[in-house]
Amino acid sequence: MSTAPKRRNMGRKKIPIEKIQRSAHRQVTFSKRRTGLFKKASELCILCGAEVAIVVFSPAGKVFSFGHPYVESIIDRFLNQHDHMNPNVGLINARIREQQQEEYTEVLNQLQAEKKRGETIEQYKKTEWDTISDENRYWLGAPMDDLGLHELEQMKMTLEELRSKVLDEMRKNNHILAYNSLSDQGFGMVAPFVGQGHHNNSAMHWWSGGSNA
Amino acid sequence: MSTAPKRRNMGRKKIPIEKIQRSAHRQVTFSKRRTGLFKKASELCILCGAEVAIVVFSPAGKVFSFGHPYVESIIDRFLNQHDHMNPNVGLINARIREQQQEEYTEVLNQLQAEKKRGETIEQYKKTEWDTISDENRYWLGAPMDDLGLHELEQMKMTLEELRSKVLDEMRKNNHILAYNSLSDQGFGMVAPFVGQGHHNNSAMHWWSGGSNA
DNA sequence: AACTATTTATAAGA
DNA sequence: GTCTTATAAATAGTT
Repeated sequence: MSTAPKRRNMGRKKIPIEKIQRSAHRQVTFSKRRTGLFKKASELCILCGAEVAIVVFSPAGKVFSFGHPYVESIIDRFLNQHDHMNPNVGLINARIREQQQEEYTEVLNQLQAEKKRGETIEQYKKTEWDTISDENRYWLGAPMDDLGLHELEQMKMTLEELRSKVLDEMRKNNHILAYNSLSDQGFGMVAPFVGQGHHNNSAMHWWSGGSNA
Repeated sequence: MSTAPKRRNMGRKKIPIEKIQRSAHRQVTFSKRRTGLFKKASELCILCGAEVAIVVFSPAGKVFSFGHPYVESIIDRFLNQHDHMNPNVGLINARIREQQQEEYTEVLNQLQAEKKRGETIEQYKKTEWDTISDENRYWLGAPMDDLGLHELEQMKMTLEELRSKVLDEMRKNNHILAYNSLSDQGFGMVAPFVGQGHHNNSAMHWWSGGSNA
């Protein structure tokens, strides 16, 4: 509290926006600026009621994330919107379906080859039903041309729907992520866990992340 | 270029970090700070070689995103890591599988009920095969207990794999997103398209987004 | 969108 | 990682 100002360092200097060469220096800057970025994000959320998700990978592959209210919910929303809006979604889906169809056909063929024992026609339905049911398995038929495609689309939708539902429930029960609150508003900042259980000071919770720093 | 400095306003004032009430004011702040946030992110990428993805939803539901090198690739990586690291992944997957199994069974049952014509046992395979093949459809059999689960897992993996592959190719060909370059390093900033084709000033490209501003 | 007084972030150092 | 300080950069209020 003395009155004498001590000017011990030269303070901040302007730095060019280009890759920092000295590794140690780069590391320090990464930490500082990552913190600053997350702080800015949280302020944006509070001031403007926005929802923000940030995912950062360090050059070494460590993950850091920020999310309000949740990284996952925002990513989910983002991806779904893109699916709807993306003009190439038709092409993409077509290609996915195409390859899924192949996979599906292959599975069916494998089963067919492996088991070599299931064919029928309508006329034998009633005649032989009883003997079949005793085998504890059902034989089903469907037109190959449509079955795979249709079911796979069904499944894709189901997958997406379920993903949302499960995420919702996870959020409710707070089972998945441990969040630290920032300014009483529940922001999630997640940093990677590296190697041994080396917890930081306070407000960070960890996922297992990449290799080294 | 005159030398006279003109002090016309009172400059910046400190504001409390809490929701801005005046809607117009909030809107302006949102724009300014979102820009600032993205700039900080791009600097972090350049200075430290980090990969950063940001997704922002305005209160009205408009999406804005920043990504270096690509939002999608980073999100993909993030989600995959989480799938691997999440201690509850077993539970989640179990629940997904469970419900998928239900769905799958239901589809099969519907098909069975709807068509009512496919049953067989091994003994009829050779006897009746020819008549079947003429119907232009194949009848396949499998143990119900295992089929759905196994195939669905297969399919889930396939879906995820395909998603990666398609994304990779999209990236290569630059087909999906239009990116604006920032500091010659190819950062992607994407902002929503609202209503009519109202392009902003310059470096922004648009997805169709939410409802109003 | 531009301006500028001021606050805030942060580079360098301890 | 924390703290300090001088300074660069972001930005609130205004035009």
